[in-house]
Amino acid sequence: MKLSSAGLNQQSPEGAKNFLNSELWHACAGPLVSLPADGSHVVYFPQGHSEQIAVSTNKEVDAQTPNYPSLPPQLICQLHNVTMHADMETDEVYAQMTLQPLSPQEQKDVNFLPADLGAPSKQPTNYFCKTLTASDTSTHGGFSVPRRAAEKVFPPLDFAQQPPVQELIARDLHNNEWKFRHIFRGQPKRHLLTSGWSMFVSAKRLVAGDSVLFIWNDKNQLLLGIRRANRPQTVMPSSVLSSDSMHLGLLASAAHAAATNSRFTIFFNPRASPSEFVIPLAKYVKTVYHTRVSVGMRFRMLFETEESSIRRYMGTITGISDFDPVRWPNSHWLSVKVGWDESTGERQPRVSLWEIEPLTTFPMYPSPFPMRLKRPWPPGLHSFSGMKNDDMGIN
Amino acid sequence: MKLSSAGLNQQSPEGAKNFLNSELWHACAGPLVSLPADGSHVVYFPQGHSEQIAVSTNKEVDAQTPNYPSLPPQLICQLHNVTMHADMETDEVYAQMTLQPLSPQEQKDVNFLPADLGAPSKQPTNYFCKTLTASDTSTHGGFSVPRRAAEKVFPPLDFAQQPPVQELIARDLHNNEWKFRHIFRGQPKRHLLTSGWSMFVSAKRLVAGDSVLFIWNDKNQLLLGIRRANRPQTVMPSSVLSSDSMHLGLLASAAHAAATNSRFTIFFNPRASPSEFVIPLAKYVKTVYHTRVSVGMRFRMLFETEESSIRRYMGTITGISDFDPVRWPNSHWLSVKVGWDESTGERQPRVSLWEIEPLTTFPMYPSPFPMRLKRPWPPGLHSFSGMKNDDMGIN
DNA sequence: GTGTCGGCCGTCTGCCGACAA
DNA sequence: TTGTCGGCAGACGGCCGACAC
Repeated sequence: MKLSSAGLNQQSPEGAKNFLNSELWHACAGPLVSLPADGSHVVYFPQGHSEQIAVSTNKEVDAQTPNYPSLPPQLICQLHNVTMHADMETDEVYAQMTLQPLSPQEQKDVNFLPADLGAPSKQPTNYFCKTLTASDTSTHGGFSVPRRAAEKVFPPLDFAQQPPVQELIARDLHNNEWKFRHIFRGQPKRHLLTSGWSMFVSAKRLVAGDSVLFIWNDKNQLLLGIRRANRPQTVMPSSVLSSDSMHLGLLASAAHAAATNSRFTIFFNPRASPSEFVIPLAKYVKTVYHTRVSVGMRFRMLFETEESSIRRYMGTITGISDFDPVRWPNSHWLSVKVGWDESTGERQPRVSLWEIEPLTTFPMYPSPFPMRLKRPWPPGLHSFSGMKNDDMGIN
Repeated sequence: MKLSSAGLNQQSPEGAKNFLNSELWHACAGPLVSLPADGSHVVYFPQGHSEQIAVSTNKEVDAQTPNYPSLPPQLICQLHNVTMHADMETDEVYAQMTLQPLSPQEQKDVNFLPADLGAPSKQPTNYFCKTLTASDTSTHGGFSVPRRAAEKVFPPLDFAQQPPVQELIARDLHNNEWKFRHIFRGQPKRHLLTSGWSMFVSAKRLVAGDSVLFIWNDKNQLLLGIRRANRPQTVMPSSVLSSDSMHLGLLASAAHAAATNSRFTIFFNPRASPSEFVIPLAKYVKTVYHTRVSVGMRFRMLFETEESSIRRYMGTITGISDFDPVRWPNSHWLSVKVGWDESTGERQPRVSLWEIEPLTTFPMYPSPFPMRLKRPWPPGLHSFSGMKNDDMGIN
């Protein structure tokens, strides 16, 4: 897997000379984001890709957009050349993936490894993430470091000095160096970053509510990333191509690649996209074909908290049906309607099978609401796309 | 023609509530840019659109990109809903156009008006444009206003005061208000903008080499625009959609619209695009079918100077052939190879017929290298796209 | 334990005419 | 005519502990 800081030649690998740190990328992307491995088999969902574009351009897909009848709702692909990037202007992390749809013959021959469920996101251990306060971002002062955080990830201070001071050097996603004066002072004593901090805040255009995260990695390097708060008005529509043409472009790219078994390239923005739309094939097969779900079944699902940790929410399956019966019939994308135990009203009403953990207490076979498989392995693409309704007998 | 400042809902007309000033847009776009009128007939060149995308994404079209055999190299369209916009972040001007390809029947019935050659760009008269110096953009001082410029476009000062001072209020492309202290002082006396200027420079992120322009319009309003210097490293590739998919998207959009006679939307960035790719139909027909050009013929062509005025360059036609014989055979786009009298080596080696003024001294009929017309008016789209070589007998 | 503030000093912003190109 | 500079005064940046939650 290649890592690079997005520059001018972001799309040409030979131009990406400076590599960015994988730990930092994952820390900025969040604990739930994992990228499939280079060379592995994945399932690509044009529908999910389309949703990301809709969010990025702030424009829903136009009702007039033509369908691509030849394009199934999911493509089994081999994944080439996953590269991690960060936007030069905003430091927003994203991944570039090159996908190659498998021919029907290749799909039969694919070596299915049940264990290959995608490496879990390797979140670094020695790191902290703090949401910036008004004081942190004001020009009046520096950055107040939470005590536990400083003790965990910063090199220890020499407490023989009065006051204890040191210079910290941290590198961001673009491998730029930032120097901070780290001092332990005040009454009561506290850790502060003073000189150098305001330069960082203004250069990255941070405001109160944004987060910074520091990582102390195995090579004794200090890494520094940012996560901007969800400012709803941040999305800037591109003036390069109309959103309708972008939607069409992704469909045409995928359809062309599927028809010719050639490669196509996509971008995945983990913090913008509502859901991951490139899923490890093994994970997909396991949940779609080897897990039985039914209406009324209880499940749990992982979410990221505001403090960048993980918490589980519980819910109940209330229905199983096509999310978009017109455009994408017989797709497993967001096919599960759910209700949430803690109904803040903000959690999504639909999920995909591979996002949830069903809480099943009854034995695997038989089951009261089984999702039976006619074939243990689908012979080709089209049976893949047409299987759901056949197997579940519902709509 | 609607005018709006690009915001979140740039692509949805109902969200564009604040209208931007047409004079200011044209002043920022430059003296050579003209937009076809709402409702008029135009010729759209996917190839030119593709070039703009290549420039915007800093990525040439991939050799693997499939052709759209059904998409001719030019589409005759009716133009709906031209709107002028300015990028919220950079103030870069661009236009959004909704195009509807004509059916073959409509092409026969089109009411061809030879006079409808597109309104010439209405450059305002009371305006000035100054390239910023190091002193202008330094935090050390204000903005030095050229004397003639101040006298032409600023309201007259009250010279009874010592020193003469007034407050100027100017509005930018987003209709934001900027206040400046305009003072006439120093030894020798000169016009200066002091208070308020540095705020403007930092907000717009202007650097030495960028230009500002002030307009005093008929309604006694002061307007304020910017033109950034051509910084070659400015182009930021989008992380929304791969450039290959963007190229495919524009082709698919145009092809779908042509097949169904439905509307599609494009963006035109006058200062990024190498050439205009939406040409008034009358202008196209006049130059392609009613103008005879031949190798060796002399011509002149308009260019914009660094001072935002117009100058003419002379050249000689050295050849007539397809610019891209594989992808876009039989297209008039950049079909004329030229040599320039003042060969700085920087002027483009190819132009389109409608960009040049042939200097013809011989009578219209006959001519030594005539471009004969088999038909005075093409009956349909396909004869349009296939006509060039037939008529000229060359390749 | 940490967010915000008043106090205080030093740097930089920003207005002025001098001067030269 | 106008770009850059030295001079100067005031604003703001930025470091400190006090204090409260």
